[in-house]
Amino acid sequence: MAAATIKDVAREARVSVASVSRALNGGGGVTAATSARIHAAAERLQYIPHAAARMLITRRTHTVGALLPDLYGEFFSELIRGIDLAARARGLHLLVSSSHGGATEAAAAVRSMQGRVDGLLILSERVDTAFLRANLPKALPVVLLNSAVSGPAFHVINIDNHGGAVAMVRHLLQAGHRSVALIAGPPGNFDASERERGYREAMAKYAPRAALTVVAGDFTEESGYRAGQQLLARTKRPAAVFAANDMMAVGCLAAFKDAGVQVPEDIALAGFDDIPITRYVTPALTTVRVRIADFGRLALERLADVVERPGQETPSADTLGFEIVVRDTCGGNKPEKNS
Amino acid sequence: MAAATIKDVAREARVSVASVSRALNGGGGVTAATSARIHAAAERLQYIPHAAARMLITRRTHTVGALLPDLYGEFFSELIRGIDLAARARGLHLLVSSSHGGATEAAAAVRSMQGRVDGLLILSERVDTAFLRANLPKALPVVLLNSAVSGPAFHVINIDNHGGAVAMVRHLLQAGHRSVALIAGPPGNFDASERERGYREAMAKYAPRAALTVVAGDFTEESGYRAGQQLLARTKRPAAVFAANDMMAVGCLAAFKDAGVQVPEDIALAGFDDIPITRYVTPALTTVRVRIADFGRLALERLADVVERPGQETPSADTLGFEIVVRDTCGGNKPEKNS
DNA sequence: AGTCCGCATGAAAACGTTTACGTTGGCGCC
DNA sequence: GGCGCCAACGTAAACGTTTTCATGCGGACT
Repeated sequence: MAAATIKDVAREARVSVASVSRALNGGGGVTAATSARIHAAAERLQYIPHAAARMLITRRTHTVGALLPDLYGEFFSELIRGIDLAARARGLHLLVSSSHGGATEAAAAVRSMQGRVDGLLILSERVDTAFLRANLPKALPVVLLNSAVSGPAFHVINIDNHGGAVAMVRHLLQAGHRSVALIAGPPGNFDASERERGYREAMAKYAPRAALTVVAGDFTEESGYRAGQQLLARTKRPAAVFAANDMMAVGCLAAFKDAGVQVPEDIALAGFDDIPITRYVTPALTTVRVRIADFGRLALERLADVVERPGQETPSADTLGFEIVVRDTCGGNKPEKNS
Repeated sequence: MAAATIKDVAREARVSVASVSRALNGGGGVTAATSARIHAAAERLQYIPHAAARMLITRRTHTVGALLPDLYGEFFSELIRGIDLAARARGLHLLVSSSHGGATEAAAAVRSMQGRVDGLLILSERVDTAFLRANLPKALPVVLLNSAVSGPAFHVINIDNHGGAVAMVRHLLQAGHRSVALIAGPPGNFDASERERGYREAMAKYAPRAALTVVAGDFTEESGYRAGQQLLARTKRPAAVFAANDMMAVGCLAAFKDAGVQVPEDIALAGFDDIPITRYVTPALTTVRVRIADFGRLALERLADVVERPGQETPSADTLGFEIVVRDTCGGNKPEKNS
């Protein structure tokens, strides 16, 4: 037996399909008696409305899509967790789609989500204003995460990369470290460049005569390890190292350990993100905490708002707060807050 | 302007909608010339077929759903990553739904996925045969992950909990440790009980006179920490500890460290799962590796197979292989393999 | 040269809903 | 007691596809 349709319920309850729809969807216009009869019939037949049919006529899918670059690593798993939590709280389904290498692939992903979602959460480096205009039906609500796109055209939610970097560098300097080196993120990456900007700004402000040291990295643990080796090879070792993300800091820590360099006695170290791993390495890593799950939750809630009253509100750009969490890889002890 | 429909394309190309459908879906029966004209028109109008309409008539959604208990922790993030990878490779969309506390909630989740998915991946303790029969339209393909449900009614893919536990306990014993204690998982949990069964069996076989020591845990880090304390408080400390999962092993390690007990010199330790964190704790954790991402990939591929030819194949029960990965928390050095 | 066949194309039904609109009936009011 | 009104309910259109079936046409075969 195929799944029961609304017609079956109507026949069973001896009413028309319209009444069934009304009774089940709550909008009045049905006697309590008939409504009860209809509900009973629906129950008996195990009736479940066909989602596709409803989408077609309603133009609402009750689903949001999330376009992510990759699902690897704790950052994204936390992010998606936050999104999922908020989505369920709102009664929305979540369609995920990850790993969009090139722009072509991303475009295909966007297109294939067409009509399956009420809105889109996008976190991707490849995506700029031009891309969005070209591939998005402009009616589709979108919220951009951590995106360089700033114009008033789209909703954007960013991590406070700049502020976090400034605060961390300042913290390291105030803890007594003379010089701070940066392990940078991948060139072209928005978060990476913002963090580097923060580093440079903080150095200029709080340690104007100290030398700037920047070694390359790409957010991976391996690149952090290599960067650590490079830093040790220098004639003048920095007193402290600020890695643009935690994974690189972890790699760097391993390089120091392998070289017999003590952290934090010989050299201080700090990261960015506060992924769970930071608590488990020894010594535990000082880092900039961004509440990743909250980040996802916030993004979804903004998107849901936009979906509910379309086009009303003017695009907003929010920035998420951060916290400096002091653990064991740096000298100081002074926790600092900012939101 | 609303999104272009197939009718718009038909008008633009001066053909009927039927021809447009044929040309775009490849089914043949269209002249090369008209097909080109249609494609050109579609391109010009930025035509994207409406997913819901297509689902309605086709009864295929090209989407699979994943029901997970929670998205927290590295196990699930790896799992979902594997699923997503395989789904994209197959051209399928992925609808995730997590955290189904009670059976009622799980039932609601299943029902709400009705008609939005072609098949379901389910990983949940609450779900047993009766539940499935009651809430699933029996036409819907399902693959159960790590489920106690064994009957020939459903497809099941399991981690080799039992085999992994046996191998690890054997390894610890053969490395020279006289006694092995177990930190158990939550009562009622399938994985936990299978691992415990493996522990008991291996102890009976390879160390028949050694005492069995089992302390309670619930798979969380905190419970591992408490279990570690309990073990140290005993008059007879075990020579080695086998935690039923990695997070508890990590917690236990912290308890030992806080008590000044050296690992592995004073006591050996091993976990289960091989989540990424195990590599970063010091000393690095010996554990049973299950390739979680592969687990997800495998599950999705089996589901996709079932979806493609419905009802044909008889339900299968697969078991995923494992590896003992020897790191620094146990004495021995002998890597061991099994698949 | 007439018939038939195959192929490109079009018309229309179907999928399962929601919803605008029309119809019925009962009831109050004058 | 007739008139109109409102609430309850039914009818049918619409959403955008795919697919079956009918139609026409040209060419090959007899």
